[in-house]
Amino acid sequence: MTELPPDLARMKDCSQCPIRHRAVCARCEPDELSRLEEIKYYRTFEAGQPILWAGDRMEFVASVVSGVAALTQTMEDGRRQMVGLLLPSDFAGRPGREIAKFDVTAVTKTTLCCFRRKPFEHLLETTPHVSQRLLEMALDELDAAREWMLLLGRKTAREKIASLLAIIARRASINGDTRGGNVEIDLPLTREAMSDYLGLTLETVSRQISALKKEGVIELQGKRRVMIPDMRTLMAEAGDDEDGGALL
Amino acid sequence: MTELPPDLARMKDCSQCPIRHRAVCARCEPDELSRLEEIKYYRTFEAGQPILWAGDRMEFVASVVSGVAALTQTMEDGRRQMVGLLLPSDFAGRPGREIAKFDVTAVTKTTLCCFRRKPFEHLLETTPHVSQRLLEMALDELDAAREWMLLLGRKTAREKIASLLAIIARRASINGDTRGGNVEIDLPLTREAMSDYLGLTLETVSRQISALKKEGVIELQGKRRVMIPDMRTLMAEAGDDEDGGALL
DNA sequence: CGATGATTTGAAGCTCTTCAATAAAGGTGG
DNA sequence: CCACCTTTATTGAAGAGCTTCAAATCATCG
Repeated sequence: MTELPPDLARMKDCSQCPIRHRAVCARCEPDELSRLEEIKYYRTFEAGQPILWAGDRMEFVASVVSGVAALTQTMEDGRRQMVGLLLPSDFAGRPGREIAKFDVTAVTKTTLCCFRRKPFEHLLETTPHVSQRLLEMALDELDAAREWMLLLGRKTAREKIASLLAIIARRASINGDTRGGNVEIDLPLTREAMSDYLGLTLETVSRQISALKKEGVIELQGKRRVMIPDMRTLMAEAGDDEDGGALL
Repeated sequence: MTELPPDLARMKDCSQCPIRHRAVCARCEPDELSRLEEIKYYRTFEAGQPILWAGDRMEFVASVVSGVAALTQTMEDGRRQMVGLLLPSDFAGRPGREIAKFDVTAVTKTTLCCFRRKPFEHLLETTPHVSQRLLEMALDELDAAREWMLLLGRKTAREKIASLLAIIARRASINGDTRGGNVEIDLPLTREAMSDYLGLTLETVSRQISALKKEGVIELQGKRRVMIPDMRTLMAEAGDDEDGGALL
């Protein structure tokens, strides 16, 4: 269930943490960090492992340190929709909530920086830097959710795929910048996870990826590595009006 | 553009406000309220009027006092998706953002309690009760957005309609409780607005409403008033596993 | 090398959309 | 108050896009 990688010991010290400046702790002063350090612990989940089921009691909230996790919702008959994709520095869990509302699953091997929920909630009330940062992150997520709603409600299968590739390219491209040509990304998601994200079947996902490949919009190296010769072409296929939502 | 109803003068005093205990000011102490009163002003918009266009400079954030407003996103070719439905006490606008990211439109005649943005942002940093409440509201909206994503991505047209009716019944039914039978609601939305909400065409909305009527799941009195003989039947049609998301 | 899981591809079917026409509801001015 | 016009809603028929079911291919791992 919980295997600590050998190098986690080093990370007791928040100042060495790779997500120190983007996570919920981003704005903390040294003394606030040390209060966080008191209630934190690391957990690692293998790809495919459940982190939390909807209905479970939530003992902790957490920051994703590395890896990718998914928030999903499942209907009685098995239809499934991803409703959150958690990348490093993203926050999981809702302060003030006892019972989880969504399933959380490790998509790739994932390490979480967990905070015991009750002490964290107390901390929210006493250290404004944490609650301010959490508000900011919640509003960012809300924006992302609204873009996602446009995708789910109005985009074609092809546009959905192009949008997802663009989103992943922007957040997780191998060389950070997504401006020029030759962006390369490692898809952290299986075809099935992509279909859960996009509200499609995995067959449709596969067909549309094949179509984009055939037309030269993307190139594949293996099933999971995607090369994007021209980001602008991909963005056009995504149907977004702006240059990638880079506006503030 | 902005006509003040005759009774707005009375509402200078926040303590008389109908949304006093649910809006962003819910947790404020009297002294905090008076700080809000200094930066607030009311504006009223007629049904159909734009409140803000995406790309506009945001001069204010606001609470919806009465009426219904919609957040929408539009693609170049005109495809449109609603991404937020703002009912009384809901908050509009994002502190920290200069430029609006979504269109905001009055669906019915709507009165807003506006706060000049810059002073409001300052207030957020200095009065924890406002920022705590705003965080709570943002997290609630995020939950709602995630339910909405399941609807958009995975539900059938029929389930979408039933879900929307159930959502409106829960939040705006004429007699507050949605337990027993004979819940009655006034649809604040046109068929077109419903289609924008649901990611459908307005024809499909109309057909599915007709179908639900024919099968006795709902009854219509005029086009806009809906009677729900048995809430449980409607919930079952909505495809939700729980009894209406009443869980915390 | 066989086995398991992931992915691709094919063919048929169904849901929802599109285009078109009709009907009902609201609003306005005579 | 009613004829007229505009907006909103309903209904029909044909077609497109995505899903479903099925089978084949590829990849990975013991």
